[in-house]
Amino acid sequence: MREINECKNINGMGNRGDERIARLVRLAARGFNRSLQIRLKTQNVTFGQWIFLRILWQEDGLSQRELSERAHLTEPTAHAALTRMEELGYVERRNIAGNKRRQHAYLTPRGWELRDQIEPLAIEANDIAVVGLNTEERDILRKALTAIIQNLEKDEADAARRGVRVPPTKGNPAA
Amino acid sequence: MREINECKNINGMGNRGDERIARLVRLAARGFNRSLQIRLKTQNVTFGQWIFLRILWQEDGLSQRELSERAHLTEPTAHAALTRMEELGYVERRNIAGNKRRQHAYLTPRGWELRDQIEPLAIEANDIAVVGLNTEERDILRKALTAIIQNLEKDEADAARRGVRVPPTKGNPAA
DNA sequence: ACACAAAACTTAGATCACGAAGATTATAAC
DNA sequence: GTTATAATCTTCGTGATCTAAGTTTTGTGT
Repeated sequence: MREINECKNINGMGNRGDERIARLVRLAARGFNRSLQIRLKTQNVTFGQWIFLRILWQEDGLSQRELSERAHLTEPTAHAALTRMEELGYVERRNIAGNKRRQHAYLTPRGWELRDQIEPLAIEANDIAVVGLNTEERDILRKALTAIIQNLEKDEADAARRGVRVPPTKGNPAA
Repeated sequence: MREINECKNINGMGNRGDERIARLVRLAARGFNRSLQIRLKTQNVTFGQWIFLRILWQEDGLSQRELSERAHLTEPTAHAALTRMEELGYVERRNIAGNKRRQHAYLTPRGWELRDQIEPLAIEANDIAVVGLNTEERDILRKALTAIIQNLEKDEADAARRGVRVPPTKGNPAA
């Protein structure tokens, strides 16, 4: 058994304190995802589907674009999830008001049914994660994360203004 | 233009405080990744490659398994990254001590070269992220994230022990 | 009315990550 | 020594996510 040596670099070189935060955030995010995924699997719902189901339970009938905005995800991601959920019979996509462009997603009875089964699971996973943290700590955690998110968004916006953006994944013959 | 509408759900129903932490953590993790990716791209290195390069700069010659453990990633992930990095000429894989099973990865001169170009970029991205947080807040942030990671790891271990299927809130492991 | 811009959805291709299962090789048991 | 077990790497398929680019539809300006 190989023991992951977490302490190794606390005072070591090359590992600035700041860097550890990025790592901790990534690990925590992965933990959240996995913990929830394990639970969702029992209901045959994937993590990506849950994200959109959760939004639709609160606002049924949103368009794909609106859904992607609510979820903070791009349209292709929303598209893939919605297509799959339509196949699974959780949602149905329709046009309304004679608009042939906009596709609104509506939950089916099956989609509504899932709510009672799934929501408790999500709440449970989230409760477990913050065990042992008091109110003040949770507040600071929220505040700190919010600040980080804003700092990084600003950084990305600055970069974009200079013409630098997240590297393309398509047609990148450079590598 | 992606306008992140953060305020929308603050008072909305169905959005427990705890749940927001999971979301904030995910968004922060994504921010870190994107911010770093933008910078790494200038040196033609992907995020996944950086993770392993970073480890090798400190411990050259690790095996694939050791690398995957250091990185907290699985072996297929390490395998893909190493294969690509070998193609790119950043590392070289060799057997040592007559062991034909274990594959040790060694940085090439090119791999070492990247260090000076890339490390400052990572440090910069991380510095930017925590602007505006004082020492105490950073400490609590670290402590809270560490606790969350451990809580979720324990949760996952418990689930695995029970057969990977875990709904304590209800007795319906259907599907 | 017609051309053009903007909006909305789709498709394509890449990266990163994972689990499951296959293939080798090393080590332990007998 | 032969067989069983464990370690290690590899292959395969899936999913989530992204950027870029294509298609169709709607709306606007002249």
